[in-house]
Amino acid sequence: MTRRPQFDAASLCEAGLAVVRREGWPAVSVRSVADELGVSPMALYRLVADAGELRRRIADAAAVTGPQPRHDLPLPDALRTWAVGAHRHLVRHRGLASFVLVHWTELPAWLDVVEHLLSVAHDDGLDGPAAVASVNAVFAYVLARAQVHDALAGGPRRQLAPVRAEPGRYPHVWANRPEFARARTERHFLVGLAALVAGLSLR
Amino acid sequence: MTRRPQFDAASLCEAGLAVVRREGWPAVSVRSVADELGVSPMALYRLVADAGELRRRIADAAAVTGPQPRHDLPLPDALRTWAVGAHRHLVRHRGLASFVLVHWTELPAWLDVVEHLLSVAHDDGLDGPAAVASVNAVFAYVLARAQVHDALAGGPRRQLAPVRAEPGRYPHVWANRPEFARARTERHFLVGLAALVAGLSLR
DNA sequence: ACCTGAACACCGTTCAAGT
DNA sequence: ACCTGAACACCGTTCAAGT
Repeated sequence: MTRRPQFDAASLCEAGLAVVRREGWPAVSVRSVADELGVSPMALYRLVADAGELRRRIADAAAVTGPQPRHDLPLPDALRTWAVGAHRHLVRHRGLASFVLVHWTELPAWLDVVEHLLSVAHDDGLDGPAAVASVNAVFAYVLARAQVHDALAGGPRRQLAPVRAEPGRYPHVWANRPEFARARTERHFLVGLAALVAGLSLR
Repeated sequence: MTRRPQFDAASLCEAGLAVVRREGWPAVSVRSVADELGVSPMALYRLVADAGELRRRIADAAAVTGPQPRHDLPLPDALRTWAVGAHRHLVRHRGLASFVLVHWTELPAWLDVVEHLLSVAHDDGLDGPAAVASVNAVFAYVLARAQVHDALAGGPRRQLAPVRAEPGRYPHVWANRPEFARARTERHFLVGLAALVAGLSLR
């Protein structure tokens, strides 16, 4: 009497990503994903060794549904285009960027992204340490800005609370406080991205 | 019979930072900090409302012991010098960067750092959106690279495990694998930092 | 005023049992 | 082969009690 499994690796990741989109990355746990699948927590251990592997599988699945670097553009454009798309994709999965930046060296699909970025650099005549330095800088920058965006997700209620409580201590932040609103982070992301890519002096 | 407290806010933060340096940021909990102080977990609730506030207080204390932006340098040099010092300080507190990048808008001492960076920009003739964009970009970049450094702390054992398991899937990463070693991250951090600051075209 | 200890709702995980 | 349920060691937190 061998029943077929109620769920496979793909539905496990789907369930996990559903939890992320609805409640954010910190809500991902063995129990919450099991609930999403409608099984008991222990059933997940058929496919993963522990909670860490569960999280890695879900974070990796997010890379598969995200944008891949394009090979039909010159390196600076390929970097910028991927960066904008990846940023958009990451902020749809609140809190994910924080996990990915710490664990990308263990995540196959995120390593695919790095591989493709290096490949574009290679096709463009850039190689070795310079290529790795450039790709790593853009990769880290994108993940970092997604985290900042996540940080501003709490709404203006408790945002910059210390500054609103004590404006005199932070005169420049206070004077520029509209610039720290969440709506401006996309623009600042693009300004910094343009600066970074330009500064890398590719071609 | 009013005893004086066994510990104050300063010793609470000291104990917390001791835990971070010894075991890393994820080890910080109400119970681990209470153990470090030699009191029961509930004793901490005299000074903090909950575990979130405890973590914010400890993360904030780390900014106080770290470098402050210098006002005696031109803006590009001030940014670079602060970035290098902050990066060094962050990697001594494994895992801290990840928390700070998500919570800096609620951390008074980290907001002081942003305030000082904006102040240097102002003294240098840069102001408004351009100043905020530049400061935020450098801030996010430094925190991101510290996280990457933290990510490589596990030793080469499980580093890039998917690449070592399947080299043919990642030809460019494989060919450049020495560049992904932890020892190279400091150099790549500096390359990206120089590019970012140069690209911001300050002055 | 300050601290402790028991208790409860979570979490990850082991293990024995069920089909 | 696949899944469940009880149980245990954690964590944050409430509450009543102790000095």
